[in-house]
Amino acid sequence: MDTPRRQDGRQSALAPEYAAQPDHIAPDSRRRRRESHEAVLRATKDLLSEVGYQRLTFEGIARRAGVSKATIYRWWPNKAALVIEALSGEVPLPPIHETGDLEADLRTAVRLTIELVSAMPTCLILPALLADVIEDPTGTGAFAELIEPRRASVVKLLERARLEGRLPPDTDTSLMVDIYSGTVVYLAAVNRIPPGEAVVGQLVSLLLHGHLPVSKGPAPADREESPGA
Amino acid sequence: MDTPRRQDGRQSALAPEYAAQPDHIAPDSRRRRRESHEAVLRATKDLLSEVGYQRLTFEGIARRAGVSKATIYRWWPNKAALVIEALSGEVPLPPIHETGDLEADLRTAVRLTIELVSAMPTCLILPALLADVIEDPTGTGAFAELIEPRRASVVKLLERARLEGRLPPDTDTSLMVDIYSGTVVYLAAVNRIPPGEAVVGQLVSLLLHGHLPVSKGPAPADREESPGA
DNA sequence: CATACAGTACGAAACGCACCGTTTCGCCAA
DNA sequence: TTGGCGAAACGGTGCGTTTCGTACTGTATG
Repeated sequence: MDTPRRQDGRQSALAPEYAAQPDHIAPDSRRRRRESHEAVLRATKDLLSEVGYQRLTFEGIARRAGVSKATIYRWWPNKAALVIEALSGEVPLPPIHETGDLEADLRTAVRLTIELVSAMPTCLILPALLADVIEDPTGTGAFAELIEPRRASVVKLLERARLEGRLPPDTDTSLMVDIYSGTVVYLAAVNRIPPGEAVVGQLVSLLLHGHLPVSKGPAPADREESPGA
Repeated sequence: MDTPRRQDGRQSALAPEYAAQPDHIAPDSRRRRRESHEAVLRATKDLLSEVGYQRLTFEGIARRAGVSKATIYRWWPNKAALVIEALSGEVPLPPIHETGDLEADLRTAVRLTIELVSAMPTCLILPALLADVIEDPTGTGAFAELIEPRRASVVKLLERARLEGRLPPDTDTSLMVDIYSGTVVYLAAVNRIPPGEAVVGQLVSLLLHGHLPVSKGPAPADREESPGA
């Protein structure tokens, strides 16, 4: 507009970032896409925490980012894909570095899931996002790209434990992950607040020891009431 | 329209139905609401299975039901409330009649949850519905009315078992319900198909015996692949 | 080395369409 | 008389697409 952006050295500064993106159409298709790309992701993240997923709008993002609506449509097929890209940049989540202590590692995994679920505004975005992805399978791949790495790393961890005899040999490690993931997502959605440390302990206890005691200790404000209430 | 419904005896026939509804404005407020009410619920259910929750629209329902849009807005505050009412009529679900066999009863409970989840078209409606309810707490009450009775009856069942020593005395029975509910909802959403009998067995096995074996037997086409895939 | 020429992403703006949620207006039955 | 009803229209918002002129790019050319 009034402050025309400089154009020297842009190319080299942005190149690596483009390479890290889940190419929607092409890695850095043809030419540059300059800072519009960042502005869109930035606006998406901001608006996501301001108005939530449902009220998030391409038009709103375009306005906020100071970008043409057409530009957004050019690079992202739909809202879900855009949000997933924004989210995956937001939650760095290195692969779990195992301590060898199965219980501690699993606890970490559960915490990471909780962190992912609560990464954004209220924890309500995941059901909405999930619903969108389900409806339009176009985004399924991107969604998988977001959760699958985490999933896989935990399954690997559990599989190793199983093969080493630290878990019963016939354990369904894959379902283990689904159980704590599903529970975490469900509790977060229904209680409108992600589960706390107590639930982490309870889930791990159930999965590893088959024991599901009520949360002992000071009860950190989670699970006071059940979903329906 | 061309086949005007009879109206004799309607009042008495419908009265109990109204009483069972989560009065949005009033049970059978002031005057009658006649068959428009049924037509709307009918159209809602039909369209729900045809186009799913997201593409379900007040205008579409009005068209299909041969009813004025204003009439729908008069009686239901939003889409979620309407869908919840339509759903709760659809899944009769008597309270579980206990057999005394805890394992069998819990198995039944899990199956009922699966049935609820798959009651409608593809199993995708629950995340979308959940997201809507979360966003607009207006419908929270109605939603609770849909799931809470089931939840409560299972908790009661589990509590009885716990007090009778058939479960460890410190068991968190409430979380037990959340765990299988969450897992079922999550698997259904992510796999795009409700879990099958194998998962029922696995969940019950985990919750009651602390044992989570891979599904034995012919493996009825569920859980072949994991969510992310 | 400088200049001209595609090629193409970009912003702005507008398009028709669908649905939103509300309001107005007769009509008709209680 | 009252009030729910269907029909129809309201302004508003977002969709997804298209058109346009501009700005910048990499490459070809003098």
